[in-house]
Amino acid sequence: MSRRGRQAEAARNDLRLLRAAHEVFTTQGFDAPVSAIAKQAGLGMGSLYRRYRTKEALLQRLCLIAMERAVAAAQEGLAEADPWDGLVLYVRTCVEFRSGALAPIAGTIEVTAEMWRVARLAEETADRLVARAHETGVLRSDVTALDISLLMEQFSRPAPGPPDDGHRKVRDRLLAIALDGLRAPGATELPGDPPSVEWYEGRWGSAP
Amino acid sequence: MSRRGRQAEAARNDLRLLRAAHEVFTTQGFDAPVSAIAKQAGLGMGSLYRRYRTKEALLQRLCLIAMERAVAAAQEGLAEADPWDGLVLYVRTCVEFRSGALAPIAGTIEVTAEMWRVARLAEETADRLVARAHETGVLRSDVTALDISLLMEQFSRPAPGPPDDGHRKVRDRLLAIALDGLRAPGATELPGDPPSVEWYEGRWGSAP
DNA sequence: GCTTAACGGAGTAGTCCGCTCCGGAATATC
DNA sequence: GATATTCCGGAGCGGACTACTCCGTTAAGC
Repeated sequence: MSRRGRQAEAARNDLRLLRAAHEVFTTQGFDAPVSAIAKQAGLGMGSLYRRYRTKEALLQRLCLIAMERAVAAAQEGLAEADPWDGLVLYVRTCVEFRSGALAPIAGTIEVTAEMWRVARLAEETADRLVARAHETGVLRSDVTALDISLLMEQFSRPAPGPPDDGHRKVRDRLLAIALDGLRAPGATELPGDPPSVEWYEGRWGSAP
Repeated sequence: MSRRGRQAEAARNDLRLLRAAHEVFTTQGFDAPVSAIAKQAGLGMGSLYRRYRTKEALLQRLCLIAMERAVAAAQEGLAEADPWDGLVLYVRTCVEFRSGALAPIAGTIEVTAEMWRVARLAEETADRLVARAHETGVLRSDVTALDISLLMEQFSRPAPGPPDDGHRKVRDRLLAIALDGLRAPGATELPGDPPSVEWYEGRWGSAP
């Protein structure tokens, strides 16, 4: 796997680039300048554009990785013995790497076939995780898997201003509050109808 | 108060302008183009710039109004007989008009002396509301007034994409979940230390 | 020592935005 | 009804910014 010299550097740079892009896009939004990613990665523009022909291609790759990570998090959650602990692990993990901040690129970029595939897989896995929590009665019954996706998205929303460790701590506190609110039984009934899958996916453009 | 003819139109336009600015800035963020506000208000650029000499002046005015509305909401909450209902009313009202979405203009614009004054008043009033809820034991004890401000801010965060009524409904559901999580006793202890006032206000620049 | 793959980053063309400015329409004054 | 005044709309200006290219430089591989 690991080669030496120039090619090893290239491989390292690939990683640095993805990490930097993730960092910048999730904290500053998608319209962050490409040059900011190159700078954060400690690379020149040339090195960036040799790997990704356009900004859109970079976003697509990043989005795909985020969704794959979400699938992995859901699977880890299922591996957990306790249904509630599994669900919390999933939510915490996803919010931690801000998978939700990338989902709403919706409409900004073209959604590739592979992205749709992984998105479906992620949805399916999360559904299983939520269903298990429902069956054992630890999750309030009026909440759907989609509600939880949207909750994660809300908590992944980038804070304005410069990145700040204080934000992370605050977010963890608020998330803990919200998670308590998810436990059964709900003190109050949730208002309105649950969101529909059509609405949720519609934001990405029409399905293939 | 109401005058006739051209001056009445001017007064109407003032309101339309503020409404439009609120709508656009809270849903699209502060770097939304000024022309978008003029368009939303159905006015020309000239009419906008006659009232507000710069974009910053408009933002300052808007921010001030939002804070005044927050104070009013907190006072309404205090007027409510039941401490819990009062708190919920306050939170719901503030999230509804997205007062939190304007707070983080922090650092973007200069904070006027009057803004500081109203901010202090808002903080004080909210403190009283939260303290009352704590005293009667309806609010979980490990949550602070600042946590609640930040929670409102998190839920005011603009969603990407075009404005959509679906977002509002979803937000109300998620907020209901979070509010349930605020009720005493907390199932889990909140992680980390409570956020400090210094950190919170520091985002606006240094106090006068 | 030569080739060549990979690098950095200044430059380019084009977009977009805050703000100005002026011609025109509606209202007030005589 | 003529004139002066107030307020309107929106095209246009200067400048900032951005995605992307291009080329001189560096150093690994042989």
